[in-house]
Amino acid sequence: MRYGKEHKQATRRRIIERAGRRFKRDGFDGSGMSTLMADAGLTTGAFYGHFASKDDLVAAVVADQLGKQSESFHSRAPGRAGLEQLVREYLSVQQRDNREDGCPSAALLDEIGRCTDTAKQAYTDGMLAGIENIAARLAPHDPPSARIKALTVFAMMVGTLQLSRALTDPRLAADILEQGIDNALTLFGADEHQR
Amino acid sequence: MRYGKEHKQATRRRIIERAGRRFKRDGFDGSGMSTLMADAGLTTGAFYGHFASKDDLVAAVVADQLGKQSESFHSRAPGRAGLEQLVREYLSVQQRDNREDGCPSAALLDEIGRCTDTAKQAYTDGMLAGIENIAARLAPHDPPSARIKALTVFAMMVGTLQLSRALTDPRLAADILEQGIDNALTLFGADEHQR
DNA sequence: TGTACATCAGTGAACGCGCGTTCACTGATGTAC
DNA sequence: TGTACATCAGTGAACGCGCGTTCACTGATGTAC
Repeated sequence: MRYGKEHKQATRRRIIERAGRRFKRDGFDGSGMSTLMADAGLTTGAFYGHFASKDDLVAAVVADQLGKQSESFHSRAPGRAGLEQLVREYLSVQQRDNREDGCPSAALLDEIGRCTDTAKQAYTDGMLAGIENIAARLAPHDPPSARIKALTVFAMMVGTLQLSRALTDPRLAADILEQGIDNALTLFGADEHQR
Repeated sequence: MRYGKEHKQATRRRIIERAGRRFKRDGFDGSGMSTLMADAGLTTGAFYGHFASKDDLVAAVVADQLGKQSESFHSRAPGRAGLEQLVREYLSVQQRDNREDGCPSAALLDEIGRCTDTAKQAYTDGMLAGIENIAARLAPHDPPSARIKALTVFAMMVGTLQLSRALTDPRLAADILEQGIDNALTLFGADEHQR
């Protein structure tokens, strides 16, 4: 089978996209190579024509996932209105119950902390690029400190979503999302009062 | 080898304690049975005299870890002084860089969300019991709402610690811990102003 | 008090299985003549 | 324009290895006589 120029690129993209969903569902360690390739409609052996190792795929997936998330943050209504909408959607029951389509950090952050530096670097780069979109909304004239602030509020939302997923009591899990929204808005608001 | 009455109990405890450290370091999926048993100074086969399955161990470890954390929260200076001390220690560089001895939620929360209901139930029970100690400091006369609040601020700290572990830039990772402390104290303080 | 035996925590080899990775091979298509 | 060939994305079986789990066995000690 010989294919056109874009074919291999397209396959690589398909592997990365499907692997993103699989990883967020089953974790890095919980997703085997043959499953990952079957998800992309291929057999196991084809993998090493696209990636050097599973670790290489992990890094590519992390970068891709964060890039997508960054885009979705960027394409929102500008200013605080868009920010509040983002917080409410992020800490919604739908987002929580739909791990595959959801936030890569909420699904994988503690595992990323255990990964090789390659994957951690991909995460760091993707996070820094993505967070600018939030920081710019918060304080257009003071990006450096706003970036740290945005990162920590984001981390707060990540932890809240993870907790809501880990609890078996549905009432409690829902209450936590509500309170998490309040917390995030309080923290973003507190920043506003300071200036 | 026949042993005294307490011997088997002591062995079970040793397995649970060592497994707690191993799990926090390498994850549930990343810790094999033979490694776990070797950590406790035993051979693989002995495991099934103590636990029904690896899943059973995971649930026991989660319960144990949360119980220990709860105790350490409880044994602090009372009131807000103890609370602030707790936040500062929790979001310290030492705690971050010492996963084995640190918070089970920060090390494993997204994986717990992917576990069976047995483990998630153990987590829920342990978390509810443990969080009372924080809630009681916040608002002794209004435990139900204070419990939700305490849970979410705790989740915030969990996410912040995970993020600090996942970033390769040491400066940024440290700044995030600092800002996380501010955020937590702001949120605990915001509660105070409302009443 | 001394001996025979029952107990049972722990051993360590083996089970089938899926892991990440390698590799000789296939075969449809673009290119050269 | 038609044919022969080179390319190379993808196949699928195999590699050694560690996984979670099972099981026949060991042997030190408490108990019965």
